[in-house]
Amino acid sequence: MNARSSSLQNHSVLRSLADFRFELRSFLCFSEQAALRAGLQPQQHQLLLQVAGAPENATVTIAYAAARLGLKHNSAVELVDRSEREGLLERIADATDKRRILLRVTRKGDNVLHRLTSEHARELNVMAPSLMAALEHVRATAHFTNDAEAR
Amino acid sequence: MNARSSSLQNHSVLRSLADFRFELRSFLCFSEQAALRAGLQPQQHQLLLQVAGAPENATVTIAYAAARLGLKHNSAVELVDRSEREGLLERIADATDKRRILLRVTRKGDNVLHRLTSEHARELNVMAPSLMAALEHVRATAHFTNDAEAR
DNA sequence: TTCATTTATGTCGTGATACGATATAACTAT
DNA sequence: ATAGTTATATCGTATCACGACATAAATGAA
Repeated sequence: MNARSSSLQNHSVLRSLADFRFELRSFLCFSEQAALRAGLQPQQHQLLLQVAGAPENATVTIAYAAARLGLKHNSAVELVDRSEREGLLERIADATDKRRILLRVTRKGDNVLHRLTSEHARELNVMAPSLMAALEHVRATAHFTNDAEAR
Repeated sequence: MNARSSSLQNHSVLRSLADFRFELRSFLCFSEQAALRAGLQPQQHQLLLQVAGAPENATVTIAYAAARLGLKHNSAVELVDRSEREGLLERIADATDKRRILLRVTRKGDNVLHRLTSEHARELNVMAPSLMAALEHVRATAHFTNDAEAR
């Protein structure tokens, strides 16, 4: 591969990655605005979603929330503090392991979350095609580049 | 639809949405860590990506960057300030419209960006399947819910 | 048992950064 | 000419994620 075609190819990877990130950011913007309109901080929405949307068998602790949100433990503690103060969530002592704190979404939190959830489902039905197309396009443009570099 | 099946369906939407957001967050975490390892703030990486990855015909101004990053204009100004101070980017006066500032990635910025870009392309080849699957699953679970609500 | 280690949560000070409000300069159109 | 609009810039504020540290409970090894 000569320098010219390599440079052209690099730019097409940059472009497809930029477009993908733009699509992603658009979705996240929508989500943040929807949360704020519903009276939640975007991160509070994410916390409620991960707590209420956890699998039946999961132990929903602070550490679980931190892992699902990609946060350090202490950041999760603070997020739970703020959410509990607003009555969206409650801490429940775990009888089997007194170090742990189990999290449960309150009725109030559940109500807000359900409204946000259907709003998100609707919006994703609209945005998913362009999001997936952008992601596919990254893979299409990046594929050969990766192959070449692997040699 | 009775209350029981509706509640079950609600939970499956919650779960698929939670999983999708977790996959998304995982990718974003990877991206942030990669940027930091490369010596950039995550947002600086995004700025470089949008500037360098813009279509040939685009006028890459502060406003353009703000729109692509989902930021207010002033936040973009500050992000450009920080990036310019570190020599990643430069402001170029636009001769045809003296209000505008055109943005250009420096060689230094380009070098960092290219390393990050191939790292991202590789990682996306790994993560894309689960990301797309999670998104598909949201659409699958949310589809009927939306139909029902539309009536 | 006893005591070191690990795990889970909590506290506090700090730093980064996105924003609203406001300002200034340049372009546009009537 | 000038009113209105557009593009960038400045500044004070608030949020929030983090590192460092602290506490309490569980675990494991001697």
